[in-house]
Amino acid sequence: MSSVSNAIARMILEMLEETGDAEIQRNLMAQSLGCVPSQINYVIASRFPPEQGYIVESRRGGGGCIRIRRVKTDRGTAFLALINALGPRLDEFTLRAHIANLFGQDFIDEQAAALLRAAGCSAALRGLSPPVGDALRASIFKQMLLTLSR
Amino acid sequence: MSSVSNAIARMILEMLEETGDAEIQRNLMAQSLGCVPSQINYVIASRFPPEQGYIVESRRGGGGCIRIRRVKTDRGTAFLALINALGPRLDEFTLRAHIANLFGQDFIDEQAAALLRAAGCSAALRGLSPPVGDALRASIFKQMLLTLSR
DNA sequence: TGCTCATAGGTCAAAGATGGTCAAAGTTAA
DNA sequence: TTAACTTTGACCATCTTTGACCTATGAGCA
Repeated sequence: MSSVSNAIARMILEMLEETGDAEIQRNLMAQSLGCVPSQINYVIASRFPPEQGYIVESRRGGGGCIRIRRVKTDRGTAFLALINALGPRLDEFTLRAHIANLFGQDFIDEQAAALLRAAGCSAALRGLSPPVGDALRASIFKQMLLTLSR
Repeated sequence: MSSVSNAIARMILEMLEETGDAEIQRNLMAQSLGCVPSQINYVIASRFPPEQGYIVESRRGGGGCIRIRRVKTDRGTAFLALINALGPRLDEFTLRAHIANLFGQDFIDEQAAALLRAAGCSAALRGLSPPVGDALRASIFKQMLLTLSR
């Protein structure tokens, strides 16, 4: 039951625990473990997904590397819950109430609140009939919440 | 993760932080780092581009040199200037370019960039004909920029 | 003053070095 | 047996390094 993938995952987890982030060179790691380089990608994709709060960045070319971090977030679940609770339409008043709520619970800072309000304000969505505007406001808000959840 | 290019970039950044501008002699620097002179140009082009606010001047011939500076524009002014420069319509690709520019010049942080992208992404504005979607994207972006300028 | 040349820096494309994707083949667990 | 998970490898995208060739500037000399 000790597959190569498990070994890779363990190595990454150890690095994460030690220093808070794991920076690896794909080819080197693959060589030292005797597997193909793309298996590293497989492990990262299957065991360190963004849904679990992992952030993966990489650089190609000479001196390239892969960096894995983890961001702690219970906020993420709150955002996702709100997205699911939202209907297909959203008026500006209700939007502002949601934003105030998120701000009050410290899930977003002042700037994020201001941006969310600006994107959904009537001035930004001017010229649309109420039903269309409300649908779009809901759509935009959800998209932005999704971004914040990651 | 320690390529020659990284070393060059680090040297230039240090000089910038110390004195506000970096003045280098291409051949000398290349020799001291054991690389070809044109690699200096590569690093300058790829890591100190004008989109990120860097100004590069040079003089050839005897006593020639390369000088790199960074211009600091006032945030508020930059946002207002961009709002004025924007037309009535904005496609998603151009939007992303603008956001990348703002981020590159440190006018917005990663979260603000993500929110701006989310609000203007095609998923958020789905179901609209291209001209209407582009108009709305421009409108929303301007409204958010206005918020950021305050 | 005009040449001429040595001394800088500039450009660009090819070669090299990494990492990314995806689908097929192999394994394992229910 | 089947569905999910692993392992591989061929091919792709991006970043870095190198080198041949080009252009601009300053200094010295006729």
